[in-house]
Amino acid sequence: MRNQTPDRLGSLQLRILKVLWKQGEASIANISSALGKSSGLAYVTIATVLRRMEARKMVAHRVQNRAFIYQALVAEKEVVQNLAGDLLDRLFGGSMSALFNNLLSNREVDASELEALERMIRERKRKS
Amino acid sequence: MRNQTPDRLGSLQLRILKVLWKQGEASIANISSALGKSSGLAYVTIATVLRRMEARKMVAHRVQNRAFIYQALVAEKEVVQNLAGDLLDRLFGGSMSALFNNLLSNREVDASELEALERMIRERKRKS
DNA sequence: GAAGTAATATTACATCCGTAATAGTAGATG
DNA sequence: CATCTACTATTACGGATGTAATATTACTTC
Repeated sequence: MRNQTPDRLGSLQLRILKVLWKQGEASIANISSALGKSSGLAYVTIATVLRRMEARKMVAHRVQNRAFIYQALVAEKEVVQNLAGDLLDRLFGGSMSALFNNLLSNREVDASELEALERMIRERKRKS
Repeated sequence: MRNQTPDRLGSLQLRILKVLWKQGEASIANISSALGKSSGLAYVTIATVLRRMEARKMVAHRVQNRAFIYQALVAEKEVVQNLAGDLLDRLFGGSMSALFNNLLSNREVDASELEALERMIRERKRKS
């Protein structure tokens, strides 16, 4: 896995990456069905996006029986961390409490989520 | 303020909106200096982006001494909520604890932030 | 009123993205 | 071998974005 994250990431690109992260490797057909027929995306659309992503070194492929099997070259954690951190900084000046305050004011969160959050915070406080 | 949020928002557009949200109203020159000369953006660049934003009803302007004074037509809270919620959904399946976990694993957070978070969570739990 | 100055308006351009139609190519099958 | 079939490659296209050069236009100031 490369240790680098792409600066920009389209929505479809992200959806594709998520499939690759989950499955490790996937053919275009695999990805297509993982995205669901409901996505309405043509097979060639996915192929096009994958080719572009490969040009940017976000994915790579090997050939198996004439078909391309793709794999992600960027680590999920890195990418996600970057996207989330970027938003945190650009929108909330890096303040997690501001981010959470905003999210809380808007959505309902179930109890177990709140518990999990609490645990994490306690854990974090303990460690510092 | 319109009660609608733009679906897409470029990074410069967001930076401009932040200035407008903070200042209420601002001329192009105002925005330009608020963004800092270090931004290296030409005056006309900002003007162009503002004109496009106006076409999308994200901002509006009035004229004062030949100069345009802009104001945001979209509410900060709405926009920010949408961007944050969108990312939460697309990246973490809507799970705040997952988002939080990711962010915590990556950045250092100071104690007061943790306190604030804890308070928010307690408050929320109390209300449900 | 000619020229400078400060604004906006028009036009331009490279990229990226989603989306795909169409073209090419190599195995499978009759 | 001719054709069908399953893939990949090439080309296309509209819209967004950042970025700005250039063109207009109108007010100021000799």
